[in-house]
Amino acid sequence: MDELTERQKLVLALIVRDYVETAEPISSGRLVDHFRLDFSPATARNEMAILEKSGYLDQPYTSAGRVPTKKGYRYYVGKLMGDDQLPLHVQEMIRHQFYQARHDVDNWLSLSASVLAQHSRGAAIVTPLHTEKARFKHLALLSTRGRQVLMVIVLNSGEVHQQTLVLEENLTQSQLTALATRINEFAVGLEARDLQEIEFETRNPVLEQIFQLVLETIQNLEVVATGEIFRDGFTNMLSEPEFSEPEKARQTLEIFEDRVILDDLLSRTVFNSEGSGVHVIIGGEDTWEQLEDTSLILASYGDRDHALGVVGILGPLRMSYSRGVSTVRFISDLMSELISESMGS
Amino acid sequence: MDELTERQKLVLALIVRDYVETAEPISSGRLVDHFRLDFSPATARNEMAILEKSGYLDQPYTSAGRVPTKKGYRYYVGKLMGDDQLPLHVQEMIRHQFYQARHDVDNWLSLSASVLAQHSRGAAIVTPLHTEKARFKHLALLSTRGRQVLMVIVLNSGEVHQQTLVLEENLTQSQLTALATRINEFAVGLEARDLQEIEFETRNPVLEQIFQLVLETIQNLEVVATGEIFRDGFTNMLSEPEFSEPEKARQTLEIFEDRVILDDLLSRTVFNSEGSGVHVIIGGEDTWEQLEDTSLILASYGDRDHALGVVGILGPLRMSYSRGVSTVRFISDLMSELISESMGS
DNA sequence: TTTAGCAGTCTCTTGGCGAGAGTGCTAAAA
DNA sequence: TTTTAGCACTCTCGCCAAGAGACTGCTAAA
Repeated sequence: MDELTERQKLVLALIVRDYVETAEPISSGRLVDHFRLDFSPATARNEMAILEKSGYLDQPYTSAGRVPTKKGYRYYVGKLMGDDQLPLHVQEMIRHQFYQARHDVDNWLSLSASVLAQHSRGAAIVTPLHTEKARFKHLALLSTRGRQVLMVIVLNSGEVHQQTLVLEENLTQSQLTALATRINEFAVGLEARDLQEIEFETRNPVLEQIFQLVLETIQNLEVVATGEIFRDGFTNMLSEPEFSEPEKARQTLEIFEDRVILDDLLSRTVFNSEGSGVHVIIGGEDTWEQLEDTSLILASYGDRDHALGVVGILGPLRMSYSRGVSTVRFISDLMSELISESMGS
Repeated sequence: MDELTERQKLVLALIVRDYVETAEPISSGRLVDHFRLDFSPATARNEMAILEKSGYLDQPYTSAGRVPTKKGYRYYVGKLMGDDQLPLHVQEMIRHQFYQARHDVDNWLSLSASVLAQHSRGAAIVTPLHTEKARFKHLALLSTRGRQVLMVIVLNSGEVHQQTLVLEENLTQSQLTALATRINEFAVGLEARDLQEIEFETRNPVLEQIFQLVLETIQNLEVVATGEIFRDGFTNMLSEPEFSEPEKARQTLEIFEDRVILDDLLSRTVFNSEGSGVHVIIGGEDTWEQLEDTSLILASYGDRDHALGVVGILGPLRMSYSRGVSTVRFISDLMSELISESMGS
């Protein structure tokens, strides 16, 4: 029953596109004029009236132009928007930036955030790699200063976790190396579950202390996402007219700053769904109230079998979905490619 | 000639305090009334007129109340504001939070940002530790996946730098350990300058590749500040009335987001001055145009001889300087204490 | 030196009015 | 049956004027 005629689809699509650009309600006159349509404003008005009745459009007040509703945006993103690619020369430019940069995952992440923000003109979010099942691969203990020791744990996903700890007594580097070797010998390839069950008896209290820490760390890695989330380009959002009311701006920035909300959001959408596509969340989709006025475009990156992360952007409802989707898709593909490349074959 | 009478100082101080709270121009009537002063509004008016002539106060328009100027704030911060401590129970609470948390510098940094933001009600900035003179202490090479190797460099300041690199050929962990040991043997305790001069000849190309990278990394560490800057609480600033004009808000956020500006600002003020006090920069102090409408409170932390970082907050001119200064001072002292403690003695 | 009294100045809010933009409806044209 | 022209109607927005309110600066008395 909600089937739209071809012309209705056209009208909806054009209104979305025009509104995204101008941020002003689109009138029937402007529509035919600007897009040189071969029907009259009156016809456009009729179609717009129908689209409004079906819930795709809305009127800010009795006699203003039309504005897309969330339903309108969703329809546009789902059925009307072509899946454009980023222009080739832009793709080349971005690739170039990544290959120029230091070959280092953390560095790529921060670059991703910056590139996403710049090209999508929204606020960018990039989370670090995160493994669901962590298998221990290697442990290193490095003396830094005094009784302070750097513990580096490598998981077989390639994920690395480091932490500084302070020991009870002062040990030399070679003693530390010996300790690490002992743990490495039996723990390699095991998951947290397996490690937990090992009856680890020794007369050396330091060894036990370290082993406990390794165990805790790996367990934590499975539950909590660690590492900083990379963010960039919130300035872009603030220059959009929808954030001229400071209250709206504050509310949106809150989402952007609050790690808890973000973690929940990312894990519930991207990680829980199969398929590696791009997810578009418009106005919170009636699930997240705080996102009433914002849209998100998210995609996961990484090697599905090993570690995953999320890249995405955040913008007003009135954002350029086509540009957003193509940018996010490109960056997520590029990151996956870079990572699997750097993992070797 | 700019000597103020005691009563003038009192009036100025009260106006600053009241304005900070209400964000509205303070009238003579309100002043006497609210603070139960033992002189009349007329007297207050006379004093205010003098303070205005000397440049400490300003009138938004001919017959409104008075507002402090930058000069007024500076005088207040320099001579009128007592150097309060954070209330003892708050100090305890914060200490508790830090001791509860994982004992890890990165973790403390992010906690500092969050605590600063929360207690100062401004936007917090925390930079990681940074050494001026880097001496090599220890190198570790850990195989992660395939030809991908994690290189961890420890400097004798305790600073740690890690980077992933991809080797030409596939090496086992024990081969990597052997390589690391060779480099460690002769490089320990040397600065970048010394390392550079070593004639390093070997038939092993991988060894040379790694040595080059170590060298480059240490050199970079001396010039560019590395590591993410921790930020928190920009939301606090957005709720201040001075940022109701979105243009102002955007401009300020730009400072907060732009690493280049921030780096310049921090290095030029904090690192270049002797003494470990708290620095208050009001309205850019005629040096930074972009900071026209914002104030910064900064302090360095760390062990002066080894590595330094900066903690600070950013707020509108009309910020609570006393609360800001006491919070920043407390956090910077706490961080210094924690770090030197964890370094052992 | 301080204070009461008062005239003067400027902002801010309110309401009214006209211009302009865009719609929905009706009736004619295709 | 579909499309279009014409037109009355509605609603916003900008502008202006008037009135209330808030403070001040000044003058003269305490």
